[in-house]
Amino acid sequence: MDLDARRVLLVEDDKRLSELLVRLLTAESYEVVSVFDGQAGLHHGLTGRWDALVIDRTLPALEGVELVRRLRSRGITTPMMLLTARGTTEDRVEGLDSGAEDYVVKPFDSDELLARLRALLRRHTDTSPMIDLGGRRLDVASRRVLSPGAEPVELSAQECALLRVIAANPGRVRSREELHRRVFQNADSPNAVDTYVYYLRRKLGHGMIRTVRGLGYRLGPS
Amino acid sequence: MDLDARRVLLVEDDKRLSELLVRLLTAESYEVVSVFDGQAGLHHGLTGRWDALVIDRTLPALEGVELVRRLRSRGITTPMMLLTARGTTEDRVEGLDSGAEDYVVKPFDSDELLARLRALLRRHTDTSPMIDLGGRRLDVASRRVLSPGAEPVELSAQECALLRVIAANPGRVRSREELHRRVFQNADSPNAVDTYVYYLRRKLGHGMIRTVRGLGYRLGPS
DNA sequence: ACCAAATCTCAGAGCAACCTCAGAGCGCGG
DNA sequence: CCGCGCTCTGAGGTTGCTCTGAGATTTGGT
Repeated sequence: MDLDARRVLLVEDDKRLSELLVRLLTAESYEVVSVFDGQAGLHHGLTGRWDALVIDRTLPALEGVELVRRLRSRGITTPMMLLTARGTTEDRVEGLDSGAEDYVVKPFDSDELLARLRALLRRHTDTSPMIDLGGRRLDVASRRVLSPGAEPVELSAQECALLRVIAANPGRVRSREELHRRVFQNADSPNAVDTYVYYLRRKLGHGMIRTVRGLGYRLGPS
Repeated sequence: MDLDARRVLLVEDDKRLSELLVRLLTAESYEVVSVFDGQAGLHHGLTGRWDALVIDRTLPALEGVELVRRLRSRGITTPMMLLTARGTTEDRVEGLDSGAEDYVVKPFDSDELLARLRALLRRHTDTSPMIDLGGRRLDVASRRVLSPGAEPVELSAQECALLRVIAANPGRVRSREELHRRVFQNADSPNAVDTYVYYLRRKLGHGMIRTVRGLGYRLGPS
């Protein structure tokens, strides 16, 4: 399997159309995962790592527009494309206002869809938010830490959120209380911060996050 | 009007909530100026003198998160607090990543908001950015001594506290008794001061703290 | 030079802060 | 229903900080 492949999440309940799209995208050497309802789309969108989402507008369990809205409201910045049978101006406006980058009306031309997808990916990678970690970079959108000449490291949602806060101001010490309040608001145990620092260190090595005893953590080493 | 009052800029478009907050803050003897959209917030934030900003997240003219971001990008370091109806982890992370110090979810408890505001102001004013050591600098917040062209030296809590007192007035001699009283309150042995001077010299070299026999210690060669 | 007082040096006990990790709970997909 | 990954909990084990005390070294006075 191509490690460099673009990962596309397809949310489409029409099995025939879904299969067609999977074949089309796979032939263009995208790596496609296909789910069939809005809830599954929400879960994968929140937890998986994606370069783009292709979402049908009419879906069981959770509407396409609503799915886009919820993903956006949870901070997901991955580019999303809506597919729809309806094509009125109002539909388009509503679809795009929900946060989708593009809007394709069925029946669509395969080449056009592929072109739009390429445009989406191109636009996005230009503006992909990267946080500097001193030598390495945190790609918040795909929740990966990229090191020159090494495999990317994938982070869970909480790991990423914690690292984001710590990395926001390199050198500044963040107290456990602050980190807990910002990232683990609905956790009871203040130990959650410690545990996730431990997870991050296990994945990224011990030089990345340094402890300042009695105060908190900061981004190392400098 | 109290000249010592803390000046707070409130940016909140909901007139009822705004008035409530103004009353709440004024009762705590803050000096409050209230504006009702993001553009006005931007203007006042850039031109006025403030001890803290309290900003609603959903605002006409300019979003709260974007307002924070723009103020930060123009070099405004005043502590800022975001108010929001939404409360997911991703929201919080986004809000705080924009540069806000704290994030309060509506509906909020008045006392909690006041407590957080106090914490904000305390933190900000306590953060004495850097103490001059004559060539080097002591960063109290991260407990490090920074030297031009050298690795930072990390200090323990007591080491930092001791150096802070000695460095407060360069050249002035501090007696063991004073240092012991201010830093080693609950230590029985008066030797603790000597020991920590020894630790500091071991980390920072012997030129930094000088002994004045019979009197105490003072900073630097001078 | 010699002595006594002041100061320095450092090993180690005690302890709180911190790290580590197994596992329970949960939501989801197979 | 089971397995899987993510999240959070709680219980040790470990580390590093703090302070003590005692011997070594320096200082200033005679």
